[in-house]
Amino acid sequence: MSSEAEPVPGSPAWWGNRAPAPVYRRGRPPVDVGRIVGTALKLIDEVGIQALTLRMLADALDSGTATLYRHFNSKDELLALVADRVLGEVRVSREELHDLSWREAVTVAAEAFYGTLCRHPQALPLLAAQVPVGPNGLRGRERLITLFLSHGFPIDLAARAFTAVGHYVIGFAIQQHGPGTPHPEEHSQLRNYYNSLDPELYPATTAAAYELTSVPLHEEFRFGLDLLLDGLEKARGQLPAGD
Amino acid sequence: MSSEAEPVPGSPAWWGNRAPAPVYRRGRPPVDVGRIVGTALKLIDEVGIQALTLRMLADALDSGTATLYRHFNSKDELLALVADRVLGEVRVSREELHDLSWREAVTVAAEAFYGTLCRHPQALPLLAAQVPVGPNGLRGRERLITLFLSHGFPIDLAARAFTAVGHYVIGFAIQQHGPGTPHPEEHSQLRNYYNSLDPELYPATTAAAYELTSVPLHEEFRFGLDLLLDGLEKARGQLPAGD
DNA sequence: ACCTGAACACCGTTCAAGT
DNA sequence: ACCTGAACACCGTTCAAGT
Repeated sequence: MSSEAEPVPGSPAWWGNRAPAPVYRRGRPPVDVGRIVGTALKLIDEVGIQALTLRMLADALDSGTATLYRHFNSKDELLALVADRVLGEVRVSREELHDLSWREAVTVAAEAFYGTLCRHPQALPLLAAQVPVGPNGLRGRERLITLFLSHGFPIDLAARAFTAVGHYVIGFAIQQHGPGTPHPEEHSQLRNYYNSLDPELYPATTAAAYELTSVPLHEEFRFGLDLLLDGLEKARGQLPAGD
Repeated sequence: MSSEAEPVPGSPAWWGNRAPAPVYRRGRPPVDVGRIVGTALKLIDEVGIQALTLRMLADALDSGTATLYRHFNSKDELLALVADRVLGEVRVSREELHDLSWREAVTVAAEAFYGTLCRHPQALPLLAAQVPVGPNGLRGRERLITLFLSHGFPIDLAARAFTAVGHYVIGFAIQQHGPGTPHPEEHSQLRNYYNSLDPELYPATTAAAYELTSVPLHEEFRFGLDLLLDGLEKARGQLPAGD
């Protein structure tokens, strides 16, 4: 919490030398980057990212749109800050992972990441749009790569394993909770749709209609993750030397 | 090609009883759904999905925005049609897969899918936003599930394998070619960024900076895909009976 | 009967004017 | 010196008016 970690140069995180402390908004709470980003995320959670408007955000902050532009240079830059804020909610303590095998630890980390993404389904497109280079994104990448390295993975395998797992988690989450899936009743609707198809034309889809739509989300996530980890285990086992 | 496969009831594909054939646009080519969707995809490829405007699209068709609305009900509906158009470009002939093992066949199908996505990087967010229920999406799902079933996968494993592979491909593609990655020089920029970090704070990230940014995209894709297939092979091997 | 110019409400962004 | 009302150009969408 507190001060958004450290200011990192480069992409959207050069906001160390942004607008100084607000001065006179007597009675009203101050407008700073932290409050803007937090309010933006809250609004995105409520109304969706498509519906988020700078005017709406300014109203929620009891301010005006012009004032917002003193703290970022464009709406896209704000959204990058929101994305990093979401990544900051992934909390995995170092102790929690310490006694686990690499496979258990990666599972815990991936589940924590997935859980956070599921708590902000409306913000998911932000995380898929770019490589996260904000402070919280850096922190997560550092820790997961460290995890692989500390369990004897060579550096190239560790890097690719990180990429594969990260892409799997985001890719899975965005397709389960993407912008086109507002209501949880979607699953039964989709199943009805599959079942309404002509079995002559779509025998496999209609036969698998139940399985395609009824499996609990979390279980399907774990299934694919375990497939990845099985493969990683095999790749690691084929190395000349293990630990 | 030709006539967009068959009209499927439900989601965005109830455009069988849309506007009838265009009548008098003497000299100018007619405006129909196929040409609208094709032109929209071409424009998205050129200028990006964020920049696509209905006015721009109307201009390219030598028409007006109001005319477009005779063929779809909203911009979102048009974009769903564009997404299905992209899926229609995934061409895998049945003969091509016939002599292969299930693992080789799934690899060919996944590569074809991935290749198509890479040819339309600007359209990727469309495919991640929703479960594809258009005719081309249905066709692809049907064929891949059929593939698993025909190689002895039980129906629940086939459905989950389809979901895992599909999510992996889209998830990987969107993060490699998403809206935030217009130029191919991004990789060296990202590497410079990783290298500019404090090695005391980010030892693993800086150590893996090269591996995180230099591996050819296609190779990384294959790496993760092989992990998934390794896992599938194991899950299939643990069944009571194989073929 | 089909097409479309022109308007409507609203968006992200900017800047001159306020305090 | 910092904030912001009001405007600017533009967006998706609609409908009365054209042919």
